[in-house]
Amino acid sequence: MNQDHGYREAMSGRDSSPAIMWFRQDLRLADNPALLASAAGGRPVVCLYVLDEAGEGDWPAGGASRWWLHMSLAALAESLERLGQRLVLRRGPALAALREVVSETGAGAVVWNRRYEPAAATRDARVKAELKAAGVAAESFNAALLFEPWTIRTGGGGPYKVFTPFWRACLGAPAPPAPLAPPASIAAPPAWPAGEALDDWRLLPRAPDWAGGLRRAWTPGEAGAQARLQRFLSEGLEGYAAARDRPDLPATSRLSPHLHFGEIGPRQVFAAVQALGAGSPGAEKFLQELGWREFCHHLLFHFPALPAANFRAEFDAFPWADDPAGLDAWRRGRTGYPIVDAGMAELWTTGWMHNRVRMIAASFLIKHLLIDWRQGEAWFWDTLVDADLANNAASWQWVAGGGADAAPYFRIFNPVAQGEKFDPNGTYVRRWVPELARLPAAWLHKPWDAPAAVLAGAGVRLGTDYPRPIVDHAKARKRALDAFAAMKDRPGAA
DNA sequence: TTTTGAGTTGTTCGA
DNA sequence: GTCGAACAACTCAAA
Repeated sequence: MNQDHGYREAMSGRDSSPAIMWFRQDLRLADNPALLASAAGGRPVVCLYVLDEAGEGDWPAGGASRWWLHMSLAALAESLERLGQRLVLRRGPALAALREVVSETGAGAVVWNRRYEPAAATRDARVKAELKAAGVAAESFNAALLFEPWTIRTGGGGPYKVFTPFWRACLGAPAPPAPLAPPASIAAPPAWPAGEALDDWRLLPRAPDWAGGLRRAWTPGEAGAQARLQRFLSEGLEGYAAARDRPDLPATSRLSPHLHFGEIGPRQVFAAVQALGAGSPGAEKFLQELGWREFCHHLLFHFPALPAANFRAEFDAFPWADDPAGLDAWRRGRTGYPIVDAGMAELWTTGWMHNRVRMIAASFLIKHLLIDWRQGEAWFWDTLVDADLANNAASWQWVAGGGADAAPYFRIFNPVAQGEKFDPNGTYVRRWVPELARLPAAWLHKPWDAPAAVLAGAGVRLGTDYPRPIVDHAKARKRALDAFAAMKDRPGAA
């Protein structure tokens, strides 16, 4: 732990009043610079989480995220209790809640780790200014990114819009500091401020409880994140470059929700991967995926309209279809294309979808159904446990073809070819579309082409047990290319 | 200022 | 089955 991230300077005063550690998307003890800063010098610490839904702007947490947040807060509270600490819960506008806790505890400082989404960053800037104006020390730190968005700039001084030069610049910049150890101890305050009960926040679904699949698939919390990392390092990293596109194999890290909630930090992942496999193809490829996460945050920070507006304004003229039935079929995994439906079922059941299948499913919504990418973005936001404003917005824009760095519009995934290539034995489809489980692999990705006897033998009645394709691939492809041509014919005609 | 090389992840068609 | 070309220019980033 050769770097201190500046926390000693920040908190070097001899003030013996409590410091408030304001937890947000950094729900961990290790590599948490704000937490170390709050506890420095044995200063008493009040650990606080504020549920500030209005502070998230247009993007309050979706259903799956709320489930994860509950589980993660419970895990963090337990970890803190083992240190003789508590996690105090409040809800409401963050500034008001912080002021109350400052007043109740006599705290002289508030510290937190930075967020970069437009609404949160704007709120945090105001919080910092108001606290300082009230005579309370306020300091923020970086726990969430390897390279903060303003530290990476092109030769011209602007932000990057293309991934490859961005990541090259990152790798040429000063290396991220080594991860910090968790605090050995955190002094308790003389008295605890009152807190709300986590259960009262109703973050968990009830009537119906649809979270059974999430509980089976995930272990939210810092320990769960570490276990996931260790397992990936031992079982996944070496073969990652080759197997990462295979949704039928357990080849990816599945760290995305843990990273989103800050149960593990990118510096910890970066250091562990480098220590194990520096220079190997698997490590390079995996670090590049961390790089994409960095790039998405870079884009959102510099282009705050990213979640709602086309990155390229000419896409404002795109003739999106109004197709509620198609959108509904896509959401429910009833498109008739097995790889798409399998992905949507995996998402609905586990709150997660393999990256390759996300691209296929997103491409299908946008290009086969011509439905506005923002509809897909909203559905993912509600259903993904790793829903992250930067990653979600940038990825949907990328698939839609609206970014400078995006897939060319004529690159339209063929869901049959993609399924056969990346789920060659049909294992993934069989798992998530059990109606088709007994169909031979040769027909699994195109059941409508299977001979009647094969379908009957597999117990599949098309149109009854499993839908026929809601669009014909070749026709849909042509329609999408025509729509793209139409958009280009009337530039700026929004 | 101009030039130049490059840009995550594909598909289809015809030889 | 395999291979190369066409698909479409356009913007970005750096020299």
